[in-house]
Amino acid sequence: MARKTQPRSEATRGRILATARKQFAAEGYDRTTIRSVATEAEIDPALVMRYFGSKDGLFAAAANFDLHLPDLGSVAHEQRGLCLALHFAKVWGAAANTGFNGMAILLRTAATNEGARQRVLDIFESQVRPTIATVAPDNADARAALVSAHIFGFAYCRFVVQLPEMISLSVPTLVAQLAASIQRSLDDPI
Amino acid sequence: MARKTQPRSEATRGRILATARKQFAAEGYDRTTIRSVATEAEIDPALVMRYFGSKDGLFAAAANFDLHLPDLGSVAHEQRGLCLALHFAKVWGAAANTGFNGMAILLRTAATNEGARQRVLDIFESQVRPTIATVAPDNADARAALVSAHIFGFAYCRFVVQLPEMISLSVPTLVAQLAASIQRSLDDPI
DNA sequence: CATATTTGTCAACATACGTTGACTTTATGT
DNA sequence: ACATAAAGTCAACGTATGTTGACAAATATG
Repeated sequence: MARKTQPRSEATRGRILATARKQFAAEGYDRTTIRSVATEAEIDPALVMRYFGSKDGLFAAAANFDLHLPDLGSVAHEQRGLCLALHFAKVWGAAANTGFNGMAILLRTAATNEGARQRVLDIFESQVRPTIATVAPDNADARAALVSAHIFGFAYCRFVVQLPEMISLSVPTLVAQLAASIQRSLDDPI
Repeated sequence: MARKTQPRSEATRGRILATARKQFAAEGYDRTTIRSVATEAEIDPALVMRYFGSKDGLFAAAANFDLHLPDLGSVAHEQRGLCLALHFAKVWGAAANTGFNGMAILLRTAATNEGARQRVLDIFESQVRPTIATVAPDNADARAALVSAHIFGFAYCRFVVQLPEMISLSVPTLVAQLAASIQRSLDDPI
């Protein structure tokens, strides 16, 4: 028979995962420790091991999410850059409220952890490249890489370096600039 | 009286510094250890302390370099994006030979180390912003941040993620794409 | 109520790190 | 050749980390 409510452990597991995501995004892989997560989640370090097996297991769970990229096939050619820019602006805005910033997790951890880097490569192959391929006139692989570079560059300056000049850009300005860069990478001859 | 040759210590110090730069660029701050640098440089860990005081001192020396940005004032308006793109393509190409990739050091260490992040902010303020300010029609600060985002984005995909689709771009293609992105950020209304 | 399962805690392990101070070797100056 | 300073080595410290296994508390089940 099915359970009426989730087992108590699910709440704890969720709290550990949320704390881990917060710390991975803010501190990267090495400086996020099983102990620091356990302390902030107010449980014992051994519990983290029980729920996620190892630190790598915890990271795998923390980095397992979807970009939810929009379907560009149903968007007018000249609006696709804007569509992608709006999408990321929305996600990044939500991150400020929910405390879950997947992009920051990837940027920070991929810089020093091989598994995290592979995760980024995997996300590119399985999510970014197919999305761009459906609408790229040619050189789909190269265009997907160029679009990724734009998104990573903006995110790196905002979330990692926290460049004041980038953070203080208004959302419409950021969207317009990112959209124009992406659109050019989709349209221009290569 | 002046020395005829450098003291022996300068050779050792240089070898330590070169090894540290290589490891900081490849592994980031935390995974580059005094011991790993000492092992690769074939000396004792205590010597690193003697020459650089601490790990932070070693990093400060490793991250102390100049971008050697070109003077954009003497470049035609519509060639400035290309000029910057060519400059970074040259530097990055040289990095493959000399083993010193300052951009990779900054990208990897700033992701997890506060001192490194401050170093990036400092380089932006003292080198990037003034260079852009001399030629930006308006919104110089914002344009400098946008140009930085382009450069960081390309570099992050190439050196950190090592995205095959980005690495396999021909140098002329990479230059053309980076140049177009930068030029647009310099010219377009904000 | 008694028992079994789930959930959580505690103490310890092996290992790796930055750093230190005493020591030894090598080169220099007279 | 001998004293002195520079260059390099060695062993140890305190601390932090991932991980483990034994144990205690809480909850569900008969």
